[in-house]
This record gives sequence, structure tokens and C-alpha cells, in this order.
Amino acid sequence: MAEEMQSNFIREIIDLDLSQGKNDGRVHTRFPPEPNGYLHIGHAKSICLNFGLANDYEVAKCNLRFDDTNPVKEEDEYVNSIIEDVKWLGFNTDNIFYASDYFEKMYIFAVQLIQQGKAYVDDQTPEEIRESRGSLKSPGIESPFRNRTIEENIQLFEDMRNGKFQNGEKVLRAKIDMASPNLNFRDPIMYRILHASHQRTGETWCIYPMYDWAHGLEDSIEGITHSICTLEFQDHRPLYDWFLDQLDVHHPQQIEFARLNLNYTIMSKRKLKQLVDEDHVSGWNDPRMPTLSGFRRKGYSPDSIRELCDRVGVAKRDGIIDIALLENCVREDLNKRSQRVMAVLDPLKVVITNYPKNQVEELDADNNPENEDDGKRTIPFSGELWIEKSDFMEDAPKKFFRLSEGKEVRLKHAYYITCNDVIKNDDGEVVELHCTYDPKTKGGWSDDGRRVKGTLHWVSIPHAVDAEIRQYEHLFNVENPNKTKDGESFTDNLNPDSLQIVSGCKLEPSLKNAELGNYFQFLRNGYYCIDTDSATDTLIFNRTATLRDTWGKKNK
RNA sequence: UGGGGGAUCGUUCAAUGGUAGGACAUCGGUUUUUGGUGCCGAGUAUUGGGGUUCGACUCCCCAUCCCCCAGCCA
Repeated sequence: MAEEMQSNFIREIIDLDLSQGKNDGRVHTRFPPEPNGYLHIGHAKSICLNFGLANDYEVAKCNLRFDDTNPVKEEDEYVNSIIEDVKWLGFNTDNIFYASDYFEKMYIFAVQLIQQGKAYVDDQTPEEIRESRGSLKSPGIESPFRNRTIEENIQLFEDMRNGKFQNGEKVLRAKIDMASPNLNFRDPIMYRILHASHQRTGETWCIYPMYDWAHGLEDSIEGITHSICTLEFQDHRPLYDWFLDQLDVHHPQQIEFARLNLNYTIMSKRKLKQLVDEDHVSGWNDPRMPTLSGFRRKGYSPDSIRELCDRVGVAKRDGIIDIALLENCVREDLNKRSQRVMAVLDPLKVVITNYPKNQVEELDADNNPENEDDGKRTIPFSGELWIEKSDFMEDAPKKFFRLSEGKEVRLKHAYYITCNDVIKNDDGEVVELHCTYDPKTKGGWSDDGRRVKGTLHWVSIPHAVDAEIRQYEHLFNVENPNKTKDGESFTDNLNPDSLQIVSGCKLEPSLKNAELGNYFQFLRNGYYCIDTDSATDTLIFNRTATLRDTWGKKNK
């Protein structure tokens, strides 16, 4: 299980720092989500990286820090879900911090910067600020308010804090260089006025710090040594460094890596929220969502997600991971841990004509051939059974190993049966099969060397339990949903068949006791789990993943 | 071409001047009371062009392509 950890460029940096005695031999990372949505599998990569470092290095620690600097987008619900998801992934959530706890310290630091003559209050409108920022090719223009006195700036900033101005009326900006080729240096805004209630600080503040100003301070205050973030912040690193240098405080090292992208889905929180708000999905935890809560509900194990993060590695090249890799991770994990059970999704009735009337046998079945410790259970067998409709074919090709007239197959854990008669309704549809069983093949064996290639799953009709089964496919039907034609939105790439609800499924009776969090393999069908909508009188299962199907693939 | 990054099998990660390797995907074989699992095997890559070197994915030069940045979002 504990295979050797694959190194990456970030670990190499840390190893080097450690060998040089940097940071007093400390390693301290952080995972800093903004509580403006649910965590998705892209965040899992960052969580596994940051918390993984803390787990692997004796001296390392990792904080879970909420970057709650924008009250208009953030909610308590998101905070709670994030904690739950990090915990579910298997990481320590003892060290929880909130950026909002540092607002007062940040304010004092801002005053310090003003006193150094390196920040000023700007009265320009948002439009004026945007226009005077210049463009990629042309420098910006300095604000007419750029050279206010230190005293005036301190007074104005205090007035901002005290609510004397409306939203957008004033901002505090760092005084750096309006001609810098790095746009982030063109007098970046440090504070904006937001008369909004913050989920933790309430009405205490009406000015809120911007990311560039706040984030480095948050890291610094917590004594973070390695501040790991995604590629798009590379341009911000010089500013991160600049602020910390002016203040002469503990200065963590920002390191950027490529975020995780998966094909056939999207990773933008904004767009995921849109899917929720526009009811394209049932919620943030819809099993089709790439959120951690979605995967959890769909039946993914936390181990499988962590395994994906290990396998994708950490680098600076941005790319798109094939979702088949994730699917391989769940299958591999679930193959080892899931209980094998029998469930017929699309039932066809079979009558065993030579089976004693009203007889019922309890047959032995192992719970998991991959793990003998999972033991055995018994399954009731009777003369009337459900089998899968697709396991019968009238004019079957040679390579069809399942049932057809005159052919013999094995019923898993039970007997060999041979199909003698096909009963059809007036429309010519097959509605029932009459078969005979061989009593000498109990358990599914015969000692006469007979070769029976096909093995079918089945459920005894009088003992069957009804259930609804939800079959999922990719949320989008194109690899990159963000690539849209003119005038189209990413929602136009939604897969209309991403959810298929199958009702009237027939399950073996042991499934009556299935519980939330159990992992099942419905034999020959796939991996399934109980859905949160399930109730004792109406069982509902989600398909976590299909089994690999070389036969189905070949016949496409 | 303002600045910042990045280019290695189809995808992704490695190889840090010394046989380009793994995983997934694909295709084949084998085993099997799941057409699952397992096992075995195959094909496919250093963006291009120069240079340095006994030897270059790696160092140098010149091209090319891709991504990010002009929120009072993070």
C-alpha cells in the first residue's frame, strides 16, 4: 500500500530548503479555499499536495485556511462542506484558520504602508481606474490622487473603515509603478469598500482586503514556509514578494503548479455554481458533478481520489487528464473492497420447468473473490427467476456466450440451465423463458467436463427486492466543454443522457440491508452504492462506475 | 509580439551530460463460476533547425507553437 512516494519539483525545493536549514527546518503549507462554492476534484489535488507534504515530512504541518475576504460571495454552507470534504478525503482538519481573523492586523499593516508613503487612497471611479491602468502594450496613467499627503491618506483610510463612504467611492492602492510591464504592479488595489455582512465578522468591517494584499499576509501571519498555488498566480508572485518585503515580516516562498483538469467535465467553481443555480443538476453533490461531495454520493472512495492525485503527479505544464484514469482508480479500489451481489436491471422472467414446485434453496455465495475474509452469504434460489433481458438473444451469433434457445449456461452460484421454450406476447416480444436445470450442477459445477462458457446473474422472483437505479454518464458529451461554438454556452455541451433512471430493478434480498457508504459490485453490471435519496421502502442505488466491458466494446 | 510560464508516447508523469522509462488509454494473447479481476505481450514520444561534447531530453543559439495577465474576484 505504501508504495514509494513519487517526488516532484516542489518536494525537491523543500528537500533543498531543508538541507540548507531554511525556515529553521520547518515546513508549513496551507490549503486556502475561498468558501464560495463546494470543493471539486481539482481542489483534491491541492489538498493532497499540501496535506500530503504535512503527512510525509516529520517536521511539516498544513493549515486549512478559509480565504474569506469577499463577503458577497461567501457562505457558511460552503465553509461546512469544505471541512467535511477535507475530512472525508482523509486529512487532518484540526488546524483551521480564517483570513477574516487577521483583518485588524492587515489594517495596521496597511496603515504602516501608508506611513511609508507606499499606499494612497484613490477617489477615481472603477471605470477611471480601469481606463488609467493602460493595456498589455501601453503603460497606465497615474491617478490624480496619487500624491496625497501621508496624513490625508491615513485620515481617509480611517474614514473608509468607519463607513463614511459608499461602495466604490474610494479604494486604497499601493503606490508602485503605473508603467510596469507586470499589470499587477500598476498600483494594485489593496482595499475596497463593501457594505456587506460578512459570515464571520458581521458588520464589523465595510472595507475588505483584496487577494494580493491579503494572501501573503495570511501566509506570513501563520508562519507558512511554502505557499503553493496554481499557475495563474505566477504573475502575482513579484507582488506577493513586494508587499512582504515592504513590511519586513516573515516571508514564505510562493510556488506554482499546474491545476488538475479532467476531460468531459469542468472545474470552474463559477460554472459549477451556474449548473446548480440553473437546475442542470440537482445540487452541488449531484453524482454527476466533479465535486468531492458529488463523487462521494456517487460512490467513489476517498482512496480512489487520493490515488488519482498521486498518479497525475505535480508539474508546471498545464494539461487535461483523461477521466479514464480516475475511473481506473475507482475500479481498482472498488474491485478490492466491494461486496459482490446480484441485481437485475432489466428483468426477464425465467421458469425452471423441472424444479420442484415451491422449493427454495439457500445457496452459498462468496462476498468477494478478491478477499476471502469478506466471507460468504446465502442467496435464495427458486423455480422462478429474473435474468437480464440482454442475457438472452433469439438468433445469437456464435460468440454470444449467454442464453438462447437450446443453449446451456451457468447461473452464478446456482445451476446449469438450458433454454427450451421462448414465450412471446402478441407483439412478438420475448416475455418469458422456459428452462430446465441440471440438479447435478448445484453450485455451478459439473464433473463431467462439460464446458459452459456463459455465466449469468439472476434473482429469485419471490425473494426479489425492487429498487430504482440511477445510471450516470459523463456530464458533458465533449472532451472540453469550455470550447464552444460562436453564440453557444458550455451548457450546450451538456450530455442529455448523463442520468438515466431505471426503475423496477430486481435485487437479491440481502440488499435490503444496504447502508449509505457501503460499496457494492452488482455482478457483471458495475459498482453501485446507496443514494442519499434512498429510503427503506424505496431503495435507490447510484452507479459509481461500470465494469470494463470488452464484449460490449467489441460490439459497438 | 508588453510581461510571465510551458513544450517528452494518444494522455500524464519521469529520466537533472551516459540504454528515453512508468501509469492510463489502445491492440493482441492467457487464466477465470463476473465477457470482471489477474497474468503476459505489442505499438506509439524528446516541437523544428543549428552548435558544444566521445556522448544531449538535459548545456548554448535561432525559430515555432500553447497557456496566463488589462476584476473594487480569488
